[in-house]
Amino acid sequence: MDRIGTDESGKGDYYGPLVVAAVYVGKGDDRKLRNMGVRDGKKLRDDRVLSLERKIKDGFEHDVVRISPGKYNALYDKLGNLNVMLAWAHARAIENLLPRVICDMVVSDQFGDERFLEERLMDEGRKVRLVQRPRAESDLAVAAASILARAAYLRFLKGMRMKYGVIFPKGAVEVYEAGKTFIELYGLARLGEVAKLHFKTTEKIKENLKQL
DNA sequence: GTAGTACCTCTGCAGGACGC
DNA sequence: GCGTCCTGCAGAGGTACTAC
Repeated sequence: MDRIGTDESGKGDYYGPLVVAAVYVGKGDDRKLRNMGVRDGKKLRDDRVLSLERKIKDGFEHDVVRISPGKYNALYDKLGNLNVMLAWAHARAIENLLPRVICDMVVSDQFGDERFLEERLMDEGRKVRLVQRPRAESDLAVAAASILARAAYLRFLKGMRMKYGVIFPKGAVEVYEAGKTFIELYGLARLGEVAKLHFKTTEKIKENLKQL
């Protein structure tokens, strides 16, 4: 069955962007994806993710929405809710992809209330059937999207490392040292350029600085 | 307010497959 | 047989939302 799969990356990471990807998978494409070795991007090593990214981009219609940390913090202040922001980003990726494909079904991960995304799409006049479910990565269309999102996240993180000369760890553990280094180099006011400020991690980094 | 459940990330460990 | 790689699972860190 043809469908669009969507997934996000960077949601649980303190540093770096939030990325949402959408991939269109047509009838009979599942076998192609399976043969390529596509599965949940979270379960693949970084180098494998980057090699699969090229194959997916070459073989399938897709769209990737990147929300930089600065834009992320501004949107979070405005929307006040991570799930609303996620819905906005998923809808954006779907909207960008729909003009290029003929498809009325979208499969995505469960995040909050599915009405968030449905309402966003209806606002744009899109008539698609939305299927939101836990562990949606078991669907190959969602798995392909998770790989594109993950690859875009990794590239963005690499770009930040080149720009600021600081190695930003993934996840939300062991991020304090990088935060301390960044603030020493660029100041606390610019932390929002590289990190998601609403994480409790921000307060912990500030507390660590006070103790020094 | 708290517990449960959904998502994300990471590391570490164990078991199987594969090549030398 | 041994070393390497892949895969799956568990646990710990983060987030939000819902139900009680």
